[in-house]
Amino acid sequence: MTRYDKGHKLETRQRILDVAARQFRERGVAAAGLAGIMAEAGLTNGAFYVHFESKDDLVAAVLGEALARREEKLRERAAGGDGIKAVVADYLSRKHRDNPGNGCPTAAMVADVARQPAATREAFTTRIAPIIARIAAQLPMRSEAARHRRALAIYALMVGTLQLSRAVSDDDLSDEILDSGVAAASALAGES
Amino acid sequence: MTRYDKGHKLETRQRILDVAARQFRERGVAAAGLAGIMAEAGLTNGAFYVHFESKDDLVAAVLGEALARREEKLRERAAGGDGIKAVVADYLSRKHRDNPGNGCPTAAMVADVARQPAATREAFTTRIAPIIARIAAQLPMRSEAARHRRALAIYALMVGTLQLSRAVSDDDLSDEILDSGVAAASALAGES
DNA sequence: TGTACATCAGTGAACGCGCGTTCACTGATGTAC
DNA sequence: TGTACATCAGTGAACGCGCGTTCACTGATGTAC
Repeated sequence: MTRYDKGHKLETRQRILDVAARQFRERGVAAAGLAGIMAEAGLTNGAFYVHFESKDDLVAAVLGEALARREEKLRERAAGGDGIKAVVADYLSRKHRDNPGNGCPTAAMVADVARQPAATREAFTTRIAPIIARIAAQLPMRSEAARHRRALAIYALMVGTLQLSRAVSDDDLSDEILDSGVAAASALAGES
Repeated sequence: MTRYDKGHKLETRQRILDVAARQFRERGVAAAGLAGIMAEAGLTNGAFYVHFESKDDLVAAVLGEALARREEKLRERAAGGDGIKAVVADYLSRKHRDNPGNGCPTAAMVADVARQPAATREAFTTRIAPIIARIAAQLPMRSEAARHRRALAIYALMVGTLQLSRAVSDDDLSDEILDSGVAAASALAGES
């Protein structure tokens, strides 16, 4: 192993994080095992504890990382001139629905988060705040409090809509759910 | 055992269903084990297969039952004159947030459902249809299609809001999320 | 009314398996002299 | 330049445990004669 390569350990850690982030979102936190994650990262069981203290620690790290990436994406899109409608259209797209593995961690894991230890729930809470703030910044309401409140609801609507569209077995209904979410988000994003 | 008591087997089955429904909602489907469920129902491991074919079968049965009960409740409330606002206020209440074990199965299990076999997802799809229809019936839009579309969005908003409020670690933020959901649902339930 | 047999919900031990975690060890590298 | 030692990311076997599922068996009941 090229141990002293500068950053080698960090790269390995990142590889584990990336694999875990995908498996947690696809299979759920409880159903994704450490042995499977490590194997897919090209490592054996024992190496896990060189990088993380426990599975709970990994879950918290994955949530923090994945949410930070989502927020960064939102920042870039806002800088590029994309408004709330483009963001919603992307979030409630067929592509996002059909690819949970690299999609929104909140939609895939929020119920798991509610059952995690306090540290993980705190990491989640900290990381969604800037995402909510990015949505709020796109809204037309005059008071900041009103924008914040409405942003929370739009985020919850997006998360719930994506999850429902993934759960139903009827393709037409699933599409219909996405469309209804887009229309409702648009209504909520208007002046009120 | 008083075997031939009429309905004894059905009562036992119901007891297993009730325990499983609570554990699945509290711990998640993957984390709730059959041995624990059977023990809490006052039975041993082996008796499980007298009542269900497999854990997947139990999951489908629990979803069907629990959603049917929710729909029945909605029917009773509509008959009693409760409108959409009362239903939303109840759904997005602190009490519901703090008691997932006997709360909405969709909010607790929707991400698990998306990962279940086709039969379970079909059971889910079939059972949420009348719930959506009950919400739609309370809406003021003129066309049935418009009411249906809006009902889907309101349901998704309620589900997403409840989940978010359960996941965050900050009590004030959690309350704020519930309030924002109530306000947004009210906005979506108006004429548009 | 009394005996022999069939039914079947439930028991409880066992199956193979994967889980999260631990730990003695490896071996490539860097540092000291 | 060459040797001795320290470092530490990663190996791979093992730990105890709980998982979903199977199965030979129990024992209270109902039915047949």
